Amino acid sequence: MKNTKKVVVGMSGGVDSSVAAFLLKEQGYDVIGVTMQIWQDEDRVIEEENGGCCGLTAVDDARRVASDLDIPYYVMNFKREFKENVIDYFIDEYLHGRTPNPCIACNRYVKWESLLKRSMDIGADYIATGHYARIKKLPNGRYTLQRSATLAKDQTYALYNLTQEQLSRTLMPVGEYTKDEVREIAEQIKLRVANKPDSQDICFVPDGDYAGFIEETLDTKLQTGNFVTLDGKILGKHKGIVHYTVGQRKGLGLALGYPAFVIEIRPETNEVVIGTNEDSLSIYVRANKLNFMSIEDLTEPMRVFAKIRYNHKGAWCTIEKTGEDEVLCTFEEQQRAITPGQAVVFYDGDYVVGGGTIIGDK
RNA sequence: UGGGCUAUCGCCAAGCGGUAAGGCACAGGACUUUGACUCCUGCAGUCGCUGGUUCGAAUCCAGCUAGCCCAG
Repeated sequence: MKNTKKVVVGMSGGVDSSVAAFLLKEQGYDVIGVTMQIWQDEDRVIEEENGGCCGLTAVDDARRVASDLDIPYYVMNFKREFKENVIDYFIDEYLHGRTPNPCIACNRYVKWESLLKRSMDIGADYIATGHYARIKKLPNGRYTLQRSATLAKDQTYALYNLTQEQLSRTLMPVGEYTKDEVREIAEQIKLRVANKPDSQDICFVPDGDYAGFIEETLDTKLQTGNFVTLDGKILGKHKGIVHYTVGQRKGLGLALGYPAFVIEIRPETNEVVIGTNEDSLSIYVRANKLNFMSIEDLTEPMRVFAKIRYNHKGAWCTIEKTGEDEVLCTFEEQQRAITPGQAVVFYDGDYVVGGGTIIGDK
């Protein structure tokens, strides 16, 4: 009954991936622990209390967990891949007035594309992570993601971009459990990371000041511009478009008497359009860079449940192709802050149909 | 330099003799494997200045100062 398949587990040093490694070992896999070095500067030791997907204490914690679980452990350097696919993309998107989701890019290009390839190179059959999602093979032969047992922790949104090939070679053992159960398992097997807090914020911008990070990286001053109303009235000066995202309220410094939100960012004119919450509503979402999972392609309009941001509760809409690589989602109720650069992910029940990158609201 | 009006938190703004509403902005926290949103908490010992009336004034009176408007 022993399963001799070899699996590389991406270990961040956090609770989830540690438990994932444990569960796979229990299931009889030949488990290898790997931590991806993605942006950390080893020359600099920074105090960092958060764990999660890419925390700074990753290596130390992961190594100890691997040792406790008695599995081989390696650190792999993915800094170049991370810089090219995540950091450069992140900065470029902001400079173009869009709002990137670095986790999605990191997942597809670094955690999967690169890690999977190197894992294959060392003879692994699968890679595994501690994500809260389940991988299923459907009757139609396609692989897709199923929302995790705990909807509150579900991470399928950030994984919608995985390819069939990647899904077919991936295991996500914690997807069947709730966060509480995972912590319980961690405590039972006496993992020292059992109580590490969940990760949060952008991993490569620990202080949360992503605009400052962009400025520092580019080594240039960000160009200021005007805050304008929808009908062109100038309201004041902004600090540079990368400081803003559609739907943002805080940090504008505009005392208009009513809450003011960013409605649109215009990189061509360096303007940030300001309006009311009402102004940010729309039932349309256009997206491109599509990736489908449960279906091969969208051939006719389909009613799906869709999320337009990680923490969106989701809403019903009908999606239809409007081009080779473009889809129009028409929501049944207005959604706020349709944000170019963010992902829209479609669900059919618990299963991921596919998703794409938002380009606008029509 | 004739007349009129207004001066309350960074902005807007209640208050009309009884011991400083509210909104916006801002700050901190919660939430969160992205950016946001949202939620919670905080935010005028003082009402342009100086006197006066009153048991008691941001509220009434006088003078001063500043700004706005109409005349010149």
